[in-house]
Amino acid sequence: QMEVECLSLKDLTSPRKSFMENICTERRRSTPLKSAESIIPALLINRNGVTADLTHITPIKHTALAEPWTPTANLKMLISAASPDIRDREMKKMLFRPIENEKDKTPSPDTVVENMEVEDSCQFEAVDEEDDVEKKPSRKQKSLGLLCQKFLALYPDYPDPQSPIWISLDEVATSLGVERRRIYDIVNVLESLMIVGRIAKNSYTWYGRQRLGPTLEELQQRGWQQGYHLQMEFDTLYVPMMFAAGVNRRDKSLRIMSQKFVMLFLVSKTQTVTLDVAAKILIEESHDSSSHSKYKTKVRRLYDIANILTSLGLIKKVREERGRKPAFKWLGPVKFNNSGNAVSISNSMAGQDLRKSKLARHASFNITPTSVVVKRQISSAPSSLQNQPVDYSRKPTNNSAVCRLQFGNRTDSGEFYFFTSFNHYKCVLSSPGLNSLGLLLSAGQPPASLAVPPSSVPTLLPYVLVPSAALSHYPLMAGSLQQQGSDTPTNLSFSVPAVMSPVHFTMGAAPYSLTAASEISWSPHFSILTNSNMMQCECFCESPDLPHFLLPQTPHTPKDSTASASKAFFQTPGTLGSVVSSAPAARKRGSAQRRLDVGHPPTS
DNA sequence: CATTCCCGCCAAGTC
DNA sequence: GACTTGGCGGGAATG
Repeated sequence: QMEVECLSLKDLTSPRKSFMENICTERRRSTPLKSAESIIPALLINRNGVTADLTHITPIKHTALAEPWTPTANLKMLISAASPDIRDREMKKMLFRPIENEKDKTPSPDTVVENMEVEDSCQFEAVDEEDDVEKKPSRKQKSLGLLCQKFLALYPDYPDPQSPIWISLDEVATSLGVERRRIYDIVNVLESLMIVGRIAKNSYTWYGRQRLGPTLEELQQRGWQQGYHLQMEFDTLYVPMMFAAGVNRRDKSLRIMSQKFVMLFLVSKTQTVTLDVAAKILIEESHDSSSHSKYKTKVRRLYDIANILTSLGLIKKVREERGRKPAFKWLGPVKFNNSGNAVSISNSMAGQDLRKSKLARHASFNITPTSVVVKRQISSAPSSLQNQPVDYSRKPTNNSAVCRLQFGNRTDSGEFYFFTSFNHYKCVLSSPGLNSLGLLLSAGQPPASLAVPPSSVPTLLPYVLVPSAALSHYPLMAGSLQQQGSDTPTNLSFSVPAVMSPVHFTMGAAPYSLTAASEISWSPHFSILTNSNMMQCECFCESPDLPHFLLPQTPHTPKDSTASASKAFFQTPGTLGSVVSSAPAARKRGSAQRRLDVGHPPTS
């Protein structure tokens, strides 16, 4: 029967008609599959075969091997079982709107019955719209967002982590009746949020919303690292992002864009982002300095992403009062607990009961030589550079251990060695002449050993080394080193994650020893030292447990840059959950664990 | 006309 | 070298 259908399908297939249409049409004609079993798609059946064949061979392109089941019926069934909200509303409206191409509107009695049974979705159509007999799919019905909803409807929001769901892009494409190209778009943004994960060519794993919270938190932190919040607040302030600048060329992918877009929301004070701003920021980042056509393209892509995010219920479109610019508002969670789970994912806006959290949140330090100004506030508005007594009395009350540091003065380039007793942290250096520096601390495991002699840096000891040589790889940074005269801290930002402990990226799996971490809270004592003249900063925190958070090192001379360049230990995050080394050779793509080697500790 | 954004060409990337 | 991915922008649909 399958073959018969396929054959007749061929006949029917006019180039313009979508697979879905054909199927719908055809289904009505041919003998329908009556039993529920028959309707259940193979998709459902081979779900659990994750381990089975990763070498799955992609079916040849559009071989006429269309699946016998009805996509719509399939969808409908799944949807009813799958996640709730938006779906019902939007879905019913148009999702299952079969497209009629049939001229013979004289249904035989049993055809009617079939329609009722199998494709009663047809009914929506008939009811909703009055007189559309001869209509083509209409643009809206083919939107990425809608398509994404269909996609989502195929799988559970919170699948059992124990039994991963394997996805074949082919099957999805076929099942949804669209060309592959479209699936790529969707999958890319889904991947950027870890709703799916790439396994191999054509195969993905479905995580659903299981990891969404942790992922969003990660993105939020990265957003801060990148200073996105600053950029958004003062859109006049030109804040080029070093970090993203052309390190790896795949930075333009929809996946990355999507992440950045999301970061903007998560970091935005108002949680609203206009496409205009987003596009500009994103353009700024791609160091391939191109012009206006880039903007147009960027916006197009943002629309694509926005549509998908909308269908995920993460954002909604709003009109910005000023100037009527298209804008989107974040609907998802913005507060997370420190293990990365959204604080009440389902209704994020609600509880902000984070008071108990002992971890710091987003403090902002301003550091002038040998003095520290601590400001505890969420929105780290650039604070005055004057000294204030460090206020140790108040414990930071928020949950993500983030702090931003800014040197008050310009400094020269130099080397920074950071040692922490945590087992990992991230570090952000910002500003041109290294005159400012930001740290993002993630609570890790309790200190193993402290006061390590420079020469014998344990490999496992988390640290970051930022040799000036490495910095010069970054055009912007290098450039800014020249302008010695300028007073204005330009706030270039550039981030260097420390050794990310693998656990850190095993999202969800309760990696850090949270207990310990929250006990110590984040209260390290650290100091920062550059090699050259200037600046030496200190910051103390109250934790008695962590006497040395950071040890200044004997610096190299900034001059002999080339020598140290090669052994520069340097990492930048690529896509989420990955660490991409700047060494091109180390790049790798598509592995399940996108993780690259950790740099070697420098030998003194 | 402006805003959205689908479509599908075709060039990179992979295997 | 075939096949998979996905950048990209024309131009159609929609507002």
